[in-house]
Formats: sequence, C-alpha cells, structure tokens
Amino acid sequence: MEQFALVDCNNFYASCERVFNPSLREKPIVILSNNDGCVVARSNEAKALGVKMGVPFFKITSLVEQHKIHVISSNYALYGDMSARVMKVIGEFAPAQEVYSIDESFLHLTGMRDLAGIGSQIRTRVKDWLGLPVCVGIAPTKTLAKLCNATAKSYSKLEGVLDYNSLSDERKARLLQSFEVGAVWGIGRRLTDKLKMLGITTAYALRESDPEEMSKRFSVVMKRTITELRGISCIDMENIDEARKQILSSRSFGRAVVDLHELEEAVTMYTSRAAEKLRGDGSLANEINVYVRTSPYLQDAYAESATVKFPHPSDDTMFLIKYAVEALRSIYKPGLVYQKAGVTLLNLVPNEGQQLSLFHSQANDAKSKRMMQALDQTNQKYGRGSLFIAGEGINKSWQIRAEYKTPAYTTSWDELAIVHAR
DNA sequence: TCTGGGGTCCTAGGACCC
DNA sequence: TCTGGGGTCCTAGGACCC
Repeated sequence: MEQFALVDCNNFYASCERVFNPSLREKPIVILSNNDGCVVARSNEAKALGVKMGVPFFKITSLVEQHKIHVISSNYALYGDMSARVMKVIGEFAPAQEVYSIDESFLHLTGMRDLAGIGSQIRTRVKDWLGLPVCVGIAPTKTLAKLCNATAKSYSKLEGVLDYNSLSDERKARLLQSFEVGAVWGIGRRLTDKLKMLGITTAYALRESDPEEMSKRFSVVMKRTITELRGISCIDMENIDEARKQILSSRSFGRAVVDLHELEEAVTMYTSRAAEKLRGDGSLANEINVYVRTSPYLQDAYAESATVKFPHPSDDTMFLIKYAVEALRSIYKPGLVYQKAGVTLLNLVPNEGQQLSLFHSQANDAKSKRMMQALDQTNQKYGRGSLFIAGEGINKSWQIRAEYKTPAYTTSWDELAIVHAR
C-alpha cells in the first residue's frame, strides 16, 4: 500500500512574522493580501475572534480596533525564503517530496516503518531549527492525508500528528463523518452545492456513494476523489522538477488608473516579472495574454483579454513587452477606471535546441541573452527592481499599497534581523 | 432515401487548489 | 471609499481529416 504524509505549516504567514517578532506570540494577527485588500492569513487568536479567510479588510476595521488585532501587509520575500528553508528540512525525511504550495508538502513514505514516529520527528525538527509549527497527516492516499492533517491541527491531544493507518474502521468512519463534504480536497463550492442536493453532506457520505454513478453524473475527478476516500491511491506524486505550463503576473492597482500610458507601464512591469520567472524556469514562451479589468463590483464592469502569438518562441523581456503592449492596445477602452491588469505567458517550451526561425539572426539572439542575464543577475544581487526596463515608469504611482509591511528579514541586506546582545 | 463513422487537435471555459 | 495573486486539470464543442 502506498503511504503519503502531508506536512503543513500552521498559519504559515502569521508564524513567519512571529519568528522575527516574538512579541506577536499569543496575539491575534491578520496578514493582508497585496494592496492590503483582504485577509489572506490569520493566527488562531484572530480566527477565534471570527475573522474569516478572504474577508475584505475594510469590513473588519472595527473588530481590529476593538480587539487590538495586529495587522501586517504580506511580505512574500520573507515567506518565500522561509518556505524554501522549511521544505529543505522536511525533504530530508523521505525519498520523494512534492512541494505542493508555499506552506505544504507531500512526502512519499511507502515502505517506511513507524510513520507516526517520522511525523513527530519532522514536527520537532522544523520547530527547533526554524521556529515554525507544523502538523502532519499520514494516510494511504493524498486526499485522506489532507483530512488527517486538518484533524491533527484541530485536536491538540494529537500533538500535531495523525496516522490514518492506526485507526480502527469505526474511527475512520467517524473521522470522515466529522468533515463536511466541502472540506474534502477537490470539492469546492459548486460541487458542494450539487452534492447537497443529492443528500451528500459529509466526507463519509461521499465515500459511501457509488463511484461509477458519480463519475457519470459529475466527472472522473469526482470518481478519483471517492476512490481516494476509500483508501485507494489514484493521485500520484507529481514530479516537481517539471517546469510550469504558464506564468501569470498580475496586480491590482493602488489607485484608479484611466490612462493608457499608465496601463502600459504596469503591463510592461508585469511582463518583466513574468519574463524573469520564465528564464528562471529555463523556458521560452510562444504566446502572451494580457487582460485588464475595472472593478468587477461595478455595474458596468469591463473585463477583456487578448492573446498574441509570437513569430518564434522567446524569453527576451523587450521582445515580450512589444507584444504585450500590442495586446493591451487592442483591448484598451478610453474613459474607464481600471483596477487591475495581468499578463500570462503561454505555450511554454524548454529553452533547448529551439529551432530559430529562418529570419531570426543568431547574433541578435546571443546579444539578447547576455542582456537578460545581466538584468537577472543584477536584480538577484542587489534586490528586485534595481535594474528595470524604462517602460515600467519611474514613479509607478499606480503601484500597490502595503502600509503595514514588515522588513524582508532574510532576503535583503538592508533589512536583516538585528540581534540585540544582552 | 433519409443524412457515415471514426479519429485528432485545439480552444474556451469551468472548477478546483493554496 | 476600500474586495489577492498564482497556478492546474478536465470537458465540451468545433475544425479538420480520411
């Protein structure tokens, strides 16, 4: 039988902030999304006060004042760096690891012994070495490992680890009964509603439903989920070395944007960022999609996107920008108040042995390669944004707000944590 | 008389995840 | 007044082929 562990950091962003600011321990904390728009992470204390995930910040301002909730703008440089460290430590425990998100990773434990013991060791080591709390769920399928992880988080008696294999059939059934069907991995809001109409409201009821019939009624994805709930693995470990299939860079603006010129600056910057990621993956893009939108909450909301295909695949920022701006101009409508724009690189291919088009000169290609290397190296060494494309604009007054940001303790020389001698 | 029967590839859109 | 950003996978339907 296969065995998987899901290791998940508890309240990851909030926990990262606490590592560098211990006075935040035991205090309610919320972390805000880019632009300080809504809540993307909460400490347990904030959850207990009723702050919901994803709630717009302006809706909880009185709650924040009333309970002295600490408000922090998200600091992705810090979280990304801490994440890399955590994943490295966790990865030492198993022959195969799949980093599933910034704060979660699956381990392949098939054939290993004392799985719960391994879970405890992981927990202890991450706490000791990095100061971050994690929980571990262990089961013969990823879907069950997810549920076990959630249970390990909510019952302190379990000390952060739950091994599904150690439960009796009756306990397994009770565990599944304790979860609403929407809590199951792969069952979102739409499916939850549809399942409810069939009288399926818990993870247990879903497990007991007929996979074939459900496959016809819904899709093969549903069938897989049911099979996984029955303890038969059908969602394998993914190869994490595979390059991404698309790269998206988008942001809401810090203020209303009407001007085409400002949109061009934004799109230029997003394209630069996406191109950096593209080169980091060692990929080339064949197409670019650009979208703009007004606030979707307006009555006459406008949202449009355009895709442009390149004459040949490329990772050259200047080249990509040219097409991005072309796409933008085709969808720009004057007089609207834009709130967000985004750029997606599509149809990505590995940057090896690419056939150059007939009229594409070798010399130009080498030159652009050196230029892009210089750009990436400078930005890596001196911090993002040290060197940028002129079209991004200097002021960037449309950029996001981040009023409550903490320093980039681990990734920027200017902002290193200071240790005070006693 | 009664509209072939497969196949493949591509795309848009839906649903999900964190 | 204020509502995130970055991904994946699946399906249905159209275009095209023999």
